[in-house]
Amino acid sequence: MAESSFREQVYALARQIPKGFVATYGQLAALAGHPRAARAVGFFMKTNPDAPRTPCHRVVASDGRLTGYSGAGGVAAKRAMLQSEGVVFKGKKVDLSVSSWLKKT
DNA sequence: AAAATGACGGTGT
DNA sequence: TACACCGCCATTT
Repeated sequence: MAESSFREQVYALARQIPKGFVATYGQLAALAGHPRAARAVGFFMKTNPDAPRTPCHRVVASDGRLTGYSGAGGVAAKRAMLQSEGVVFKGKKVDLSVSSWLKKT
C-alpha cells in the first residue's frame, strides 16, 4: 500500500495535524524529507486526491497567511473553517505563535 | 525527454 | 502591509 512517495508522505502528515492547529507547507515538506519542496507541497494540496480526508485547509503559508484553497469560498472559507476549529487568527494571518502544530512540543 | 507550472519561502524596496 | 525578484522543488503537460 503506501508507496513512500513524497506526496503520500505529505498527505499523511497533513492528516496528522490536530484540530485547532495548522502547519506550513515548508514544515510538511521538511517532515516529509524535503525541506525545500514547499512549492511542490502546495501542488499536492491543489491536486489533493484525498480531499475530504486530507485537511489541506490546516496547511498555511510560512507567515501564517492563507493561500489558494480550491474549495468553495476560497481562502475566505478556509479562514472561517480554521477559526471554527479553534485556530487563532491575527488579522488576515494565523497566529502561528499559538496555533502552529510543530511550533512547540 | 524537455519545458512550463504553481495553494512557497525568503529578501529587498 | 504591498509589491517585486530570485531560488527551490516535484508534478503535469
